[in-house]
Amino acid sequence: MLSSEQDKRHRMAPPPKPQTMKERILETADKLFYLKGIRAIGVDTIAAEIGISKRTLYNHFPSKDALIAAYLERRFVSARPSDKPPAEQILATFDSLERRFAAKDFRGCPFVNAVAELGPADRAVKKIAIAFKESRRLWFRERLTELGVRDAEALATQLVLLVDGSIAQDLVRDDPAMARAAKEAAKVLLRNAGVDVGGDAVKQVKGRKRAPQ
Amino acid sequence: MLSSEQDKRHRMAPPPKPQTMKERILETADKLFYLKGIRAIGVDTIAAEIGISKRTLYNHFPSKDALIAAYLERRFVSARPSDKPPAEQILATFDSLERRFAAKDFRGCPFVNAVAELGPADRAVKKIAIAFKESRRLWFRERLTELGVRDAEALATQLVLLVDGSIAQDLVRDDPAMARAAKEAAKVLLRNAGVDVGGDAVKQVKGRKRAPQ
DNA sequence: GCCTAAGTAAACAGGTCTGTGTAACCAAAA
DNA sequence: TTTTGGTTACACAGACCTGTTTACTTAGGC
Repeated sequence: MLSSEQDKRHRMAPPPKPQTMKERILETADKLFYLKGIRAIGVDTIAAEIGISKRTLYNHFPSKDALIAAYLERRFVSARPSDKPPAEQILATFDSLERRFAAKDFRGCPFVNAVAELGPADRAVKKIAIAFKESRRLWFRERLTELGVRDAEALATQLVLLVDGSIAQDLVRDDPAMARAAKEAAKVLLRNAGVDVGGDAVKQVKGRKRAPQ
Repeated sequence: MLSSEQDKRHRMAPPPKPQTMKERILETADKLFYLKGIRAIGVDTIAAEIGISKRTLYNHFPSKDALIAAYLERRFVSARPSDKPPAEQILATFDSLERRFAAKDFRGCPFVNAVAELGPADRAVKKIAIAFKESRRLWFRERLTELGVRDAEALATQLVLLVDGSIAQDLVRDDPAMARAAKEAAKVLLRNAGVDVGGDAVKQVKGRKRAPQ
C-alpha cells in the first residue's frame, strides 16, 4: 500500500534535534561552567537545563571530571587561517578581544578560571590550560617570524602577557577599554621591534619591506 | 616537627600576645584560601588546622562570607613608601613579582582568583577586587606623573596589564620568567614614553631629568 | 571562693554535591 | 511479535558543607 504517513527516514525537519545528545550536554555544560563557574554548577543543574535526566548525562560522560575535560577541550579551538598580513592579524587579535569583552557573557579565560577554581592539584586541567596558552604564544611567534622580527620568541611572550593581562583586568573591572590599552601597548612593542604598524615612524626595519596592507 | 618554637609562640603567650585568636584564624584562612581555593576549603578545615573548635571560629566571624571578606581585605596591603627614583620603583615591581613567582606557594592573584571562583554575582568580592586593581594602577600613575610622563593614565593601565598578564601566565605555566618578560616590555613602554630606564638611547625626554640614583 | 568570658567537644539540622540503582517507558529493529 | 537500547523518574548512598545547639571545661579578675 502507499504509505499515508511520510517516509519515516526523512520524516521530521532537523530544527528540534539538529545535534546529538552528547553535543547538547557539552554545549549546555560549556555555557553554565563558563558563566557560573565549574564548582558552582552541579550535574543536576546541567541535566535540568537540557531537560534530561541525570542518568542520561552519566550515560554519556562517566564523571563530572570527564565533562570538565571535554568542556575545556571544546574551548580549545585553533585559530582559523587568515590571508591578512601578519601585523594586521596580530593587532586584530586585540580588536577581537575588545568585542568579546563588550559581550555581557564574557567571563575571562576559561582555562585560567579553571586552574584558579580547581587548583594546581588538578593535573589534567592544568595540562590543557598550559597547552592552550602555549598554542597562542606560538601563533604570535609564527606571525612575528613572518615579519622578520629578530627575537620573535620574546616578543610573542610579551604579546601574550598583554592578552592575558587585559582579560584578567576585564574580568574584574568589566572594562572593554582594557583591550584597546593592550592594543596600544602591542603597537609600541611591535614598532620597537621594527614592525610597521602605521601611524608613526619606525626606527629601523629589517631589510625586507612590506607593502602596507 | 620543625615548629617547636613556633608552637611556643602560640601557646605560651607573653602578656602582650603576639597575635590574637582572630589574627590566628585570619592567618590560617589566608594560607588555605589562597593555596587551595576559597570554595575548596571549609570552615572545619580552617578550625582543625589551628586546633580550635568550629564554634570558636564562628565566635570571631559571623559567617564564612565575612571570613572571605576579611581575608581579601587583609591581602589588600598598600605599598610601603620608597625613596628610590620612580622609574626604579616601577621596574622593581617586576623583580618583586619574579621573586614571588619563584616561591612555591605562589598561586596567582588572590583577587582575580576570588572573582573567578565566586563569580560576578558576589558583589562584595568583586568590589574589593576592583579597588585593589585600581589602587595598583594609581600607584603606577603616581610614579609616572612624577617622571613627567605625558599620558600617565594610559601608560599606567598598560603596565598593569603586564603585571596581571604575567601573573596569569605564571599561574598556569609556573614560569617565573614571565615576570622578566613583563619587565622587558615595561622598559620598552617606558622608554617610548620618554623615561630613561638605562641601557638605551631615549627618543625624547620631558624637560625634567632625573639623576640615575 | 565566685563569676564571667572564652574555649572545647560533639552532635545535629538542613542543605548540596557526585554517582548509582531500579523499574518503567517507548521507539525502532529483527 | 520479541528484543534491544536509549531514555525517564525517582530514590538512595555517602560525603561534605555551613551554621547552631548543648553541655562541659578552664582561666582570670573581683
